[in-house]
Amino acid sequence: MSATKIPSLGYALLGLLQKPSSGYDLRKVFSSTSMKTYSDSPGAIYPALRRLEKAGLIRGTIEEGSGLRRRQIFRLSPKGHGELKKWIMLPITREDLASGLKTIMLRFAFSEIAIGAAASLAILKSLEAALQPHLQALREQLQAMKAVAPTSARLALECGIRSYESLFDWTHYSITIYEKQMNGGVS
Amino acid sequence: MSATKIPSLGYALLGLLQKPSSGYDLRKVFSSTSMKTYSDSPGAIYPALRRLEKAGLIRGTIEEGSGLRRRQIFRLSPKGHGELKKWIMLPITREDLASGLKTIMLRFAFSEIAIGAAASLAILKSLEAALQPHLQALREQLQAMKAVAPTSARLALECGIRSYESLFDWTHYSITIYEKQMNGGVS
DNA sequence: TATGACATGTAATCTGTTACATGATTAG
DNA sequence: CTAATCATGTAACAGATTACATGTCATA
Repeated sequence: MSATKIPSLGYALLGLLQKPSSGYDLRKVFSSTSMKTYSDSPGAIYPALRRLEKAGLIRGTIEEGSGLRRRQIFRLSPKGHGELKKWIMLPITREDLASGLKTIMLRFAFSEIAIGAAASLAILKSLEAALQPHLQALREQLQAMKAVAPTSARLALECGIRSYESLFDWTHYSITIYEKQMNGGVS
Repeated sequence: MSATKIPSLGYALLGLLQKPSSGYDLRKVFSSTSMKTYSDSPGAIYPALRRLEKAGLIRGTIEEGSGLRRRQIFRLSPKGHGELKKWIMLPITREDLASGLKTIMLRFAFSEIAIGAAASLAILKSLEAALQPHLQALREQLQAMKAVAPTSARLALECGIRSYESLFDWTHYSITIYEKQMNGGVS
């Protein structure tokens, strides 16, 4: 019954909790990086942490350090670590692509620490495979639109296409880096 | 008191309703294009339409065409058109950028029909201005991260940077197109 | 006349946003 | 001692997802 669906904020928290942190620490990470998109408001984070704890994915322990303020440090449980790994290793589908890169990039960013470089490489290859038909479809949409739509709508679509093309390039660049690193036999 | 906040799905609907449509038509547009991200589920769209109607931004009229099925066609009211224009012309801030390009691109895509080519050009220039400090900040984040973070996290950030760079290029490309078009004096 | 696509909706549930509340600790 | 910051929360509300419900029309 690990089938309790976890929203993306939950996974973001699980990923960050690979390094034990308090709710406050997590909020700071969110608000100081480009992870702001996952909400840095206490009204989202604290309830989410409690849900994860109830689901047995994390454990919170109150820090007893002498003169410190009350601070609850959360850690991943083995189950939580398993859930995180499962999520990271999901194959990348075209729906994933259509609903934005945020989630994909989050999974990739966490992959190396959570599992290892081989998993990161696998994500890149899965992404590369999903990208080709997606780009194809977008280009066809552009052709179909060309006669009908106003310039701005057409350009907006072109922007999307360019951004996926740049993603495609990045994928190759990153694959190269990982393959070098692994042939070099580092770690 | 037009201060009722409208969620992005609401604006997407307003923009599409520049061409009168039924709820079902709108759903089809959502599910057949890259606008899926704004939810194509009836449980989101129909309540949203009712909210917009209650706010006086759209008007629904039941189509009386002879043998047709019941179909309610929605149209923008003058107030709705004004609200749409106001939203499109908002200056683009760095927060807009940080929370994703979806909204920005939606505004741009609608701009030409809702207001005109001059408005589209204005958005592009506003976007260009917002992009430069944003890119700067991301590059600094990358430098700061270089020593500390694992390869995958660093590459994920690089991916973001590349995508904003490609957006920057697209901005120039699009500005050129609009300037040519307007000098050429095409309506 | 039964099936499937058209067209519209509702109800339960979950999550996030907003705004406020609480108390402990440190700096001036 | 007072203000600011640290650290954690709560309550009210809006909105989305999911899954189901309803009825119409065309076609086989």
